[in-house]
Amino acid sequence: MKILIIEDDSSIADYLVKGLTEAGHVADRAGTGHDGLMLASQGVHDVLVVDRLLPELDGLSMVKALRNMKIATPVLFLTALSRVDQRVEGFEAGGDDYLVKPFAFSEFMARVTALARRPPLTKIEPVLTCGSVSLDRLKRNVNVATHVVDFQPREFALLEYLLLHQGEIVTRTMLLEKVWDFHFDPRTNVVETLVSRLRAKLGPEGQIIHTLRGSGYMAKE
Amino acid sequence: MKILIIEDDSSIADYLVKGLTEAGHVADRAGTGHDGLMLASQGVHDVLVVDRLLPELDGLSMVKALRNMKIATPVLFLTALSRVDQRVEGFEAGGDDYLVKPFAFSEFMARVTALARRPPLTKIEPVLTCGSVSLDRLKRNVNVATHVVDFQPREFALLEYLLLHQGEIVTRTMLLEKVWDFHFDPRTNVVETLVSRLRAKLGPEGQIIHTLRGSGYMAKE
DNA sequence: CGAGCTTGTCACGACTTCGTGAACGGCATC
DNA sequence: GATGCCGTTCACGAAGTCGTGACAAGCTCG
Repeated sequence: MKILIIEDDSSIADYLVKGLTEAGHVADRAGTGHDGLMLASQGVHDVLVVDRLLPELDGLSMVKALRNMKIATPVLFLTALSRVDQRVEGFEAGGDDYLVKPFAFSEFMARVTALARRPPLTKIEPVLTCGSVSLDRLKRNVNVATHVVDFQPREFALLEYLLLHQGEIVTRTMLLEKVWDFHFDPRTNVVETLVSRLRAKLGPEGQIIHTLRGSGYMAKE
Repeated sequence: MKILIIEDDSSIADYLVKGLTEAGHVADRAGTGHDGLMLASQGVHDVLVVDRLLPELDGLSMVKALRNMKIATPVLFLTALSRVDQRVEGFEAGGDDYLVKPFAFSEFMARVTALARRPPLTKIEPVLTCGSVSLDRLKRNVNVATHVVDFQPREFALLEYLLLHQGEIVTRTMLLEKVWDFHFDPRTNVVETLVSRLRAKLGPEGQIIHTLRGSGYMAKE
């Protein structure tokens, strides 16, 4: 899940980014209304978390501008303003939910998940399988044949993405976007290196990752 | 937790009452606005769940009447009316949250819990065990292998939380929130330090606490 | 008011992770 | 079979993460 945090108080932003990252999500951040608008207008995020009081361009105006651009990404307002009429303003500007500071991280997380219209990880199929490799998204571990193998975060994310797209071609560019959050060509062989490490850890089962010359990779039995 | 459901559609009311009861809560119910007002005005409930379209006295008017009586019990509106201006009406009448039908029970539960500002009831399991470590929540002591070890309150809370979530990832953010009640990033390594102390006290059994780089910790044999 | 205990903070060191660049190897085209 | 391209693997090193001991602030209890 990819979340954009638009918040000028860096201690709060840090806290949210850290919490989301630990939970296995990708978090982008912006410190001003303008930056936030630019990033949000790409429309690549699942949820926007917007502080109402921002430098340059306040949160309400930012969301209104976004809605005028026909960007429908769900918005969670995050603010210290708790009066009824202030909440109402939030909804009228096009917000989808409203969370008053101070708040508990778990509540924040629950609301973000609800807004993304994605069932929480606990409700979906948490185990991805391919051949004798099975990856548990909740416990964050991987079973190869009979024994558990340890994976580093990046390796885990890579394998997860490959298994989610079993039987489909996964291009290098897609991997860089989704696993590394790179939006440019690093001009190095990061992907290949990591795939190599992954295959090594998978041992004989490493062959479920097929190379498609000139295109990318594919996970298949 | 005691919840009052004011809903005329008995299939929905049944569904909610059943779910709440199974989760260990007490649910009262009323089928009309008048009955609901009478029950709610006693002020004994933690949360009111109110349908907007009710016979005799509609939900909005009911909540307005309640607020006039200075009853501040949190209200969750539950309705099929989802337009922005309808949501706004809900807040203006004195509602605290608004959930649009159809909804998932888990989301309903999360919102009710949030409104009551109380952690969800966990089954009261007096003794938590993992390997040869067992923690008695009533006597507030811990047995490691054969002998009793003294734990400080914070250490105890940390171990309790880890054992309650055996086999699950416990992120630093979750720990800060549930064990320390911090809702921000302390920017220090409190968690690591306490984990270190905990492991030291557990001696050889300290290895039931596994480190998950980049995510947090997990208790497991 | 002082002793002792608890627990947060800091500093430092060890370890892990992961990107980089280079060397190697195999496949395809001619 | 030669050539060039693409993918694989390895070793290195920088950055980041985690563990631990020492210290200090705050609290409790006498």
